[in-house]
Amino acid sequence: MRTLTIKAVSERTGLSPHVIRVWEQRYHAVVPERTESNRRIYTDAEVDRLRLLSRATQAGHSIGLIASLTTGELQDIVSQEFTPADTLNSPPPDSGQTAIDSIMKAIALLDSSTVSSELAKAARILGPIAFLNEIVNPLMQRIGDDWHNGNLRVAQEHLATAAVTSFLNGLRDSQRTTEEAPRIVIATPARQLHEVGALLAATTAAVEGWQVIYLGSDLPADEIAYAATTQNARAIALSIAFPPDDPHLGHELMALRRGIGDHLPIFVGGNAARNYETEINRQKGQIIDNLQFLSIALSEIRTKIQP
Amino acid sequence: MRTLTIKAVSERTGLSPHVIRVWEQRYHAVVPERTESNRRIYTDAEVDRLRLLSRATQAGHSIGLIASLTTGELQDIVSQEFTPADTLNSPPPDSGQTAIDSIMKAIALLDSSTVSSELAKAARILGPIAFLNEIVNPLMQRIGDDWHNGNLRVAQEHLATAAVTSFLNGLRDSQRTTEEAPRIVIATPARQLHEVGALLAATTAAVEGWQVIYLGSDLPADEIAYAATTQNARAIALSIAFPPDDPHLGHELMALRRGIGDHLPIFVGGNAARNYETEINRQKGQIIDNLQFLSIALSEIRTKIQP
DNA sequence: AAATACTTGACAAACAATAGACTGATATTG
DNA sequence: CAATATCAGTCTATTGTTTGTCAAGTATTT
Repeated sequence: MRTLTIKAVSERTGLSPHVIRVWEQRYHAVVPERTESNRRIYTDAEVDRLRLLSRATQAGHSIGLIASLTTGELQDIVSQEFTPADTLNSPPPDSGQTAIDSIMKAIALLDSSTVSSELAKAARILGPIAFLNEIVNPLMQRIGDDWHNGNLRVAQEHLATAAVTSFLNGLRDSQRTTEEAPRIVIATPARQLHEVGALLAATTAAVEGWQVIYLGSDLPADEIAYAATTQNARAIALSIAFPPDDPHLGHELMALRRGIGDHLPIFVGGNAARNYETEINRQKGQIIDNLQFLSIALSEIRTKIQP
Repeated sequence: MRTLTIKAVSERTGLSPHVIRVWEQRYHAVVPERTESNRRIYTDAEVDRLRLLSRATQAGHSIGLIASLTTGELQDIVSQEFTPADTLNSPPPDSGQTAIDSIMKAIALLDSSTVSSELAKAARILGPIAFLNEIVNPLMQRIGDDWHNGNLRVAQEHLATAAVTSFLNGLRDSQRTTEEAPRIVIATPARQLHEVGALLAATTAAVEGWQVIYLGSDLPADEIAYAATTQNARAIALSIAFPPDDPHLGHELMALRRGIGDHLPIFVGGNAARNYETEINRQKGQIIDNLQFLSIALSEIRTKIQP
């Protein structure tokens, strides 16, 4: 992995290519190797260092002073400023075990700090999108299954949910968006209490660069509509997880559609979404079986509107 | 790490750069090092000292008299000023009020990113303990009031709760604890769905250096007991916020006490805690009216056990 | 041909430093 | 009681520094 161009590094660090070059020229912050034709090529370690520098400067440390510090010292600074959850002493890598297995083990032991640090590690390694799809989603599935089978105590399920919720909140908040980014309202309809699905959708949308207006769980349709219209949202996403047969849900969807006009797309995901297929179709909602579909749908809307 | 600029210090302390300089010039309150080009650069310790000075002057101490005190003496002053008795009598000074006002404004606009950034700013200026007492607690109170009065829409209340929840989760996770720190189990009893109180307690405990085993809301007593006993917890904290007359709660408390033995302290806080005073007393629980009382109670346990 | 990169030099905005004056409170004192 | 002194914070003016951005011209990649 020593083939990253400056553009890729820029996208990964949030720094403009300009700034990356100037930091190199003025402070020797990161001095990458060059190709024969003199182009900069970066390693992952260098990207990490730039990310640390970027964060530290955002926290008010001046670049001219910190550029010469070692990467370890930078890590100290950044972990003091930001949530140290992702820089905590990483416990033994558990060779051979998958991330999910070791998370499940930590859940069984009610060891929430290991749960968070394992999540952070996985997120770091996989990047946010793969992390959501390959770790969080299957993990929540497995927790649900184990809970139904009686393999997991309520306390363990609660702790796991709390830890994952907290981590997803942090991940979502750490995504940076611009003022002009399109907005999406995300919630769980009235009587829907399980919010992890909505949180997954919120994080996905944030990763895609949307401004997320996250309203949590159990929200009446007219409130969702109010948020969407006043905020000029370009999309709405709902998560329906648990009761597979709520007779009110059709009415809620209808009220929502009535409140937002004909053209605002409504995405519906969650384990129980397929149970309400007819109601959703009637309101021109779109069922999302998979977070990747949400990503795709969102980026389509974005390119359609901003050509 | 000696790299903070005066602006960053200003943001962290709430003092204007002007004041910081003038305090240095006139009283040598904090004398930072300089760069080669004569710019001030601060350490975290100096920031802490300035924060203490700021709090002490807000409490009415004259800067000219306290500027020469040691940091330890300042700490004594500040912790004396902000004892529970004091904060009960005098509502939060306008330092907190303006922050709360601007947060409420952002909530009205459904602008969650401003809500989070204002929370972050306040937390940096006040430090975690004062932040919880003077911002988060009154803020949630006010949100609750406004919601009851109909001044706040459900969507706004939900968004605010989601933003605060997310922020508290992050704040809690960012507290460092050691492996040997005592553990506390925090949850909301069965049928208690509002978890903000529990989250406040969790954050407070984490700030006090405890290892928090946070189980979220709506947890049966035997599950709480299971977590407490298997994890060797030194305390349990419960939050009871909403139904002021749940007939089951007495049974839950009894089951909890039975499950954990006679000596493990149970703290009960939240808006509705006083409604269950007799049941709580019967199970040798202790009612906590105020986060500061929780801080005090926790540190007493700690010193008792580890002399 | 279009997109991406590289270097150099220049520039402007934001940020800091200093000195000194000003304002509005609170004491102090004749 | 009024005049004065002190204290604490604010403001201005001026100079200097830091930092991100831009432009122009050239080279490389796709």
